Amino acid sequence: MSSRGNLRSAKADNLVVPKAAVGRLSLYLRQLECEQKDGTATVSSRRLGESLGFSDAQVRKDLGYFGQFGHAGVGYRVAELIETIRGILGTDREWPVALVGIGNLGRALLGYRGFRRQGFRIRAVFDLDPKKVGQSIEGIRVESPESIVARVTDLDIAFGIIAVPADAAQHVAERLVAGGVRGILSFAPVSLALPNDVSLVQVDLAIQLESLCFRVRGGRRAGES
Amino acid sequence: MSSRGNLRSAKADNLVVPKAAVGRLSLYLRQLECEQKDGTATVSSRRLGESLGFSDAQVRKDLGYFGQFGHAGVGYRVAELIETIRGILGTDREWPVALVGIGNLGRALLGYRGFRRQGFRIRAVFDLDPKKVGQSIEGIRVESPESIVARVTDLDIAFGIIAVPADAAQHVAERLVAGGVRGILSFAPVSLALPNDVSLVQVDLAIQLESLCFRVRGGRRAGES
DNA sequence: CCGTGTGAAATCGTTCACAGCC
DNA sequence: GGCTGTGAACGATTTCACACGG
Repeated sequence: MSSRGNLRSAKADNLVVPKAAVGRLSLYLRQLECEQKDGTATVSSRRLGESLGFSDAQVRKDLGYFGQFGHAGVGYRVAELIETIRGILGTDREWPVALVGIGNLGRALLGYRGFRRQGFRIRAVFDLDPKKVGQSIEGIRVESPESIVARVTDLDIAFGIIAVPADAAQHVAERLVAGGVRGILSFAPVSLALPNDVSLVQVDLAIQLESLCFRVRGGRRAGES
Repeated sequence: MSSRGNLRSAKADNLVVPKAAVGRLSLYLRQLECEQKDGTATVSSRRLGESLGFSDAQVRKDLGYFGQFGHAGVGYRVAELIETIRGILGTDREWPVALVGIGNLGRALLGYRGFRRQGFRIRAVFDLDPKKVGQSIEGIRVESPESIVARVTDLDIAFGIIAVPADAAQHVAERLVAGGVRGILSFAPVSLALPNDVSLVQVDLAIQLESLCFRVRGGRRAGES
């Protein structure tokens, strides 16, 4: 079925896109949106990369994984490339999201502008604490974990965000999966076992600080400080 | 040879430790702490890797970057390896941390248990909003950004966490650097320019969801949806 | 035996360099 | 002239496979 014409697209059809390249795509998008606000019509790979700390080759190669979007001698048209990247990432539409756990972190995520800006809407919120169930936060009623499966199914929710303590995370994850989510973003510091047709992104805040700590100390070996 | 900790191998002296290996070290530590709670005395590389989704070879290689901590035929002694990894990461002591931005996210970070558990203590909090300055949150007085440099210097703070809007982040980062921080953990969705003796870790929550979105859609090509 | 530590091989990702187009 | 798209070189990381130790 593979799309139009030439042999080149063989590469694009293969799913051999470095994982890191996808992350950079998001960064390009961010930067492009910024350029657009400044009224810039076109950018070169060099300029796009420079403002983010990447080489021009990196930018071209990354975009090259998905197709040919540039204009030789000109660069990339900002508006066009924004649309294209949104199409690639899938953020050219709205995605309903479920949030489980409405502690400090959950609340922060619920109010986080960045999600909404990229089309992610938190449509359902759950919490394990019966005292919180029934409350309304940011205009959304907190529901009991019992209803996860039904609600996620009903609302056709594709993504779940887990912001509960470590020991509840696996259980919550399973309910989300039973409800049909296709991906989970977890902030719980445990590794989750999921069916492999469900994607998982783990963000562990403490680990970020730990790497920083290691790097700052110059990668010292064990033993003493 | 391996019995007591701290010997460096020729390899450990080279600073050629894959960045990703350091992140995994934190994960090993997490898992080990968990095993310890369960009363396990020793683990094999295979078991340690299995529970985290890595191969046994990966585990051994990662640890091998820092020295020889295992016991042939036995595996790794849990308590011993925990201490060793803490020493490597530098989390065997307490680190004072500064937090800038006490919106929803900042508040969540301030209350986050995971930081404290690894020895990171938020000792100073700043916010750009004059209305918030002077308030006390979680027992810490919110200070004005003007005092960042002085306070960070005084308290000998090594790490700064940035949880302010994108347009303020660069400015805040510069003050933190002027105060002498050695590393910055930023949640602002902009790329920061820092002197290269200051380490930076960026966490962009929206980007995590975007990658998830991409992966879930099977890495579709651009063009149509 | 089981399990570590580690060179060597394989794989993956980035950078180079240049042909081709505007 | 400036700039993209892309094989090919390079460098980094992971996996393999096996010698050696308890």
